[in-house]
Amino acid sequence: MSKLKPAPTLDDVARKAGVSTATVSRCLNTPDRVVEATRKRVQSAIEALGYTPNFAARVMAAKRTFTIGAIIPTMENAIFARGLQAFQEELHQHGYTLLVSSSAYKPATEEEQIRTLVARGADGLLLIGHDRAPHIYEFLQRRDIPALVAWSFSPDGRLPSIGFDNRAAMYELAQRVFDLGHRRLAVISGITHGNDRARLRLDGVRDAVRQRGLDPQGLQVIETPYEIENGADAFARLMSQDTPPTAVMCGNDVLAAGALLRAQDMGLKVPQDVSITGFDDIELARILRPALTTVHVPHREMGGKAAKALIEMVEKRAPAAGEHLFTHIVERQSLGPANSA
Amino acid sequence: MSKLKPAPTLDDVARKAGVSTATVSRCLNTPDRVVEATRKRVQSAIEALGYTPNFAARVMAAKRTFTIGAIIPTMENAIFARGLQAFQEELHQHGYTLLVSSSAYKPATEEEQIRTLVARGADGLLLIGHDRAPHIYEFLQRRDIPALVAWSFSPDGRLPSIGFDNRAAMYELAQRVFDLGHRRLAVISGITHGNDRARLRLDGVRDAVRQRGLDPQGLQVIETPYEIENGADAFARLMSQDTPPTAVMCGNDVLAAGALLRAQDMGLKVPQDVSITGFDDIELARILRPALTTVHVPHREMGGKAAKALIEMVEKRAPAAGEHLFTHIVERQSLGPANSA
DNA sequence: TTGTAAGCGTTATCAA
DNA sequence: TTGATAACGCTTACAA
Repeated sequence: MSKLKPAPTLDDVARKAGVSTATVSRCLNTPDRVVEATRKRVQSAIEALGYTPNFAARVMAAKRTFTIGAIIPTMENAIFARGLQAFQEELHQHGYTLLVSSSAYKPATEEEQIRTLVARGADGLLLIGHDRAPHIYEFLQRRDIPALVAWSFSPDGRLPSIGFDNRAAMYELAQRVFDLGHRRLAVISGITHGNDRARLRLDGVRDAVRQRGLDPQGLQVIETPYEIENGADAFARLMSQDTPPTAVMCGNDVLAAGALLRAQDMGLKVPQDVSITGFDDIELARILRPALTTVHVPHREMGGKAAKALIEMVEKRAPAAGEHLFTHIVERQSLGPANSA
Repeated sequence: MSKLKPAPTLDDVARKAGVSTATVSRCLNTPDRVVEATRKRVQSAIEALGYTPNFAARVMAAKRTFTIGAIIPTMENAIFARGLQAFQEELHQHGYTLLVSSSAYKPATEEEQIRTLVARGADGLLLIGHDRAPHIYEFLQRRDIPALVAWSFSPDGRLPSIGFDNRAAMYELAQRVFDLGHRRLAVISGITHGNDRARLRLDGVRDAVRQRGLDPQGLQVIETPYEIENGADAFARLMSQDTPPTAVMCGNDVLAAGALLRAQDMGLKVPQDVSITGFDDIELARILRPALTTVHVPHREMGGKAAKALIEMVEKRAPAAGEHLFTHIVERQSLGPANSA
């Protein structure tokens, strides 16, 4: 049996430096309340012992963790990674640590993760989108945990949000599609259940359809999880009909990439034979040929601002004002005029 | 001012159920040591109060966090996401929680993350690759923190590892390239500094070059961070020379995707004009046209086994035996015979 | 099967 | 400026 090597404690440091534990604690947390000489002595004791504060003990005593939790739908899609990166950088600047977990787009999993993070003492929570069971909001409220929603702005959500208007963004893109003469549109959407971003994007298309005096019932929609292959398969299904659409609007760039690549396989020229649009403007959108016409989302800006707002909520214990960020259409080559045939 | 609502404690539950705190604790941790009737009473008290155990307090008392930390190079690349998903699922099954952070491929950041995770009481650590400063290994050893390396198997690393032989895998693929008649190879590699996976893959190609009696000095290599666009740019540089390579081997699929897409832009037919290979076999590899010939890595198997091994290390306090996983070449269309021209 | 009570390593209040 | 000391909420011998 190897001997156990318990980590050195505040007490060890205090003894070695010939001071009380309170003084050591002060050296760590409010160094300006300790005289130079003492501080130095403590400092070297800390280094000699290789002391690191025990996180759990600190949390218990201070009732603060300096930890922010974030629950994202998936780690497998770069969309969230980028925004979260900015989020975490900003947190780090303010001395906070980020705890991430992913819900795999499952509401039940998300709820479990929320409880876990709260039990672990997260000082605040970042959530994606507004769609979740009311009792979760009540739980958060009862526990008095500051929480903020990102990726979807809504002035009247239960929680303040920093994000963009998914519906308006997609509406604008659909208008552009109509302007180019398209009339037979189809949508490859993400799963809308429990996902307001997906639902609102779809609603945006429907708004435009109605606005043009067309029948929203006539709009073909395939819902499928956000994976390249699913986009490809949905596209194939759409295009193998008697009167295929002239434009396929996709719920995000991943789905659109699948559609685009499958179009190649099917010998369809984009945008001559069919137009394809995406959403998010990830790296892939720029590199595909034809490059993807899509909606640019300010992921990094969103992450950074979300961090600032959440820290504000945590430290001031005040509800944050939400913030409406703007998206814009990036016109590239995958969207063209409708084939007049 | 709103009234503070402190979270209910074990004590609250005990009082409400008319038992001692010890009994409530047992209901939570060793339910079989409590009689049915009592357990039920406690259970409903817990529900009525909406009690959740305080993590920090539990950690302090039990000296276990049931938390495993993992530090990966990046969240922005799906390669790690998939393996980590399996890792986390397996951990979850055993009641452990995963704490992930990313180092952005920076050794200094990785070290900081390791210290943070240890301070937070991680029961064990998953690290990617073997390349790191010796004092980090010493720190881990002093603190007696079980740690395991994944994504790179090496029988004589400082830490046990579960992964594959990056060098042998790439060697095998290079041999296949040579078998197809290629003689002018080039490599688009990831940055090798501090990244043994990247370095070993490159070494694998060099081994094959030497084995064929060719001069390894003659092998053209571009090192660049793993991003689609970097792959594209490196490819363009490679192909705009007087005597361009007939085959470009890429350090991973992301780089290869960039190369492939740029080839299209340049009007080069793959594999007729130039062959391209990848590494990892991510989703994108299958969907690209031509589909990518690459090395399949058992990410999910690796994640699952790493979790099992690490839990074993944590619970038995015994060093785990590493495990050598196997990769295999997936032949698709991006690699063809050398153009005899 | 259940209860009592002693820690666990900090922070923070109050005195000195 | 520093030192005692009481929390913090839980687990776990040990006792009953």
